[in-house]
Amino acid sequence: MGRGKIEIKRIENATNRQVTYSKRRNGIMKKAQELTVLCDAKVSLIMFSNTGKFHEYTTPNITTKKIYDQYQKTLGIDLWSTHYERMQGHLKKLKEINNKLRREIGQRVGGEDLNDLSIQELCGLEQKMAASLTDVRQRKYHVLKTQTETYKKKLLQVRSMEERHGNLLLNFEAKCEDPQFGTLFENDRDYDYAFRLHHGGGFGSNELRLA
Amino acid sequence: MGRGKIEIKRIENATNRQVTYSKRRNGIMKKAQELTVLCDAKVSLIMFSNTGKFHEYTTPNITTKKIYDQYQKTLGIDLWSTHYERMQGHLKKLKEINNKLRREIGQRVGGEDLNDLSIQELCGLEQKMAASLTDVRQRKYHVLKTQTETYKKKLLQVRSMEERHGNLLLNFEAKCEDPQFGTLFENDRDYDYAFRLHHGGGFGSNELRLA
DNA sequence: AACTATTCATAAAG
DNA sequence: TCTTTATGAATAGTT
Repeated sequence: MGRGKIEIKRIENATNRQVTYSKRRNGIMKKAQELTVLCDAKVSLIMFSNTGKFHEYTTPNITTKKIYDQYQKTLGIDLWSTHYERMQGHLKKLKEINNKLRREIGQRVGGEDLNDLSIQELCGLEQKMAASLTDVRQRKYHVLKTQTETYKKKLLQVRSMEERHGNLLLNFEAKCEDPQFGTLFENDRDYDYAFRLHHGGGFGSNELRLA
Repeated sequence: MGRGKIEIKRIENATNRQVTYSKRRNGIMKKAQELTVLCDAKVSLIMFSNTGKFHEYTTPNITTKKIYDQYQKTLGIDLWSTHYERMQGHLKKLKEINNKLRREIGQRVGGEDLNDLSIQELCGLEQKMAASLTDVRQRKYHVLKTQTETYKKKLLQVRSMEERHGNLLLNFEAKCEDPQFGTLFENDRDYDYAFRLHHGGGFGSNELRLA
């Protein structure tokens, strides 16, 4: 179909091949479009030139994905099935586990789920819950004890600190007449702090009161 | 390209349309094959007639999936991504919910998860669990009560049945001399049953003992 | 499915 | 890459 018949074999001249590709590509796309319109057909045409250039034609109002879905359905295969089914399975399992957990919680919270249980099961549950309650109480007391001890230690630390500071302060007051210390307290706040440290009650005692 | 030009629009005559589809389909497939050979190109051509008939051409030594993968790579899209991502999101959510549920259960069961809780939280949890335990106990007592009542009713029914049967039996023994009743008990088991019913202790009392 | 008149596609050249 | 043109290919309508 041109000036002389051509043999259907790879065109070795790269330029020539490229030109022919371009022409025939347009031709085939036109044909695909005509087929779509004339015969009310669905067509997906994907082409890659040997240089990797990409062109496609897809029947309007339809996605390439739809064509491929139909393709897969027709051939009875699913190129993605492995991955997809694995995910589906995973999802299903998670849902099941979820429901079980919910049920278990529901029972332990004392909701509707109790209605399904027999006396035996209820007795078992009651015992387990009582045991768990004991655990929680023990944990509470443990935490309470630990915190109390921590606070006590801190308190002791602070007390000894106060003592040492107090001694320093006494020491300092004794030397107060000495003019070289006259500029030690540069503002009221500093003096106020030193005063409270020496004479006042506990320092930070508010924070140490247990909740 | 035929006897008279044709307008490119849907062929209304079904037979005609089918014939044209067949002819042009072959034409386009030949073109696709020629493109493949002449230009060293990769082609995927999928066609569905309006009656659903399927035909395809794919460049030899290549799978449709490969073409499709390259197609997706070229366009930088993944037609499955939407679906896939939705599933991924769903999965993630389920996992999160799952973990929360596990944690909640873990706390209520008194496991490792308690370590994360503050005293305040422990106190709250303790109260909630105590309340739940009360719920479970109430439920247990409710079930117990219901079952007890049911059994009592059954017991009464059985007792009255026994009584009636006993009366019948007394009545019968009174008439025992009468030869017309001589064949009433055709074997030992029947007599044994009647005897126990009349003279013996409770009937089915074993089943009525509460667990 | 085969035929054939006609249009279309395109190889080669500009 | 676009246009031209000669030629073979494709196919619409017919049998």
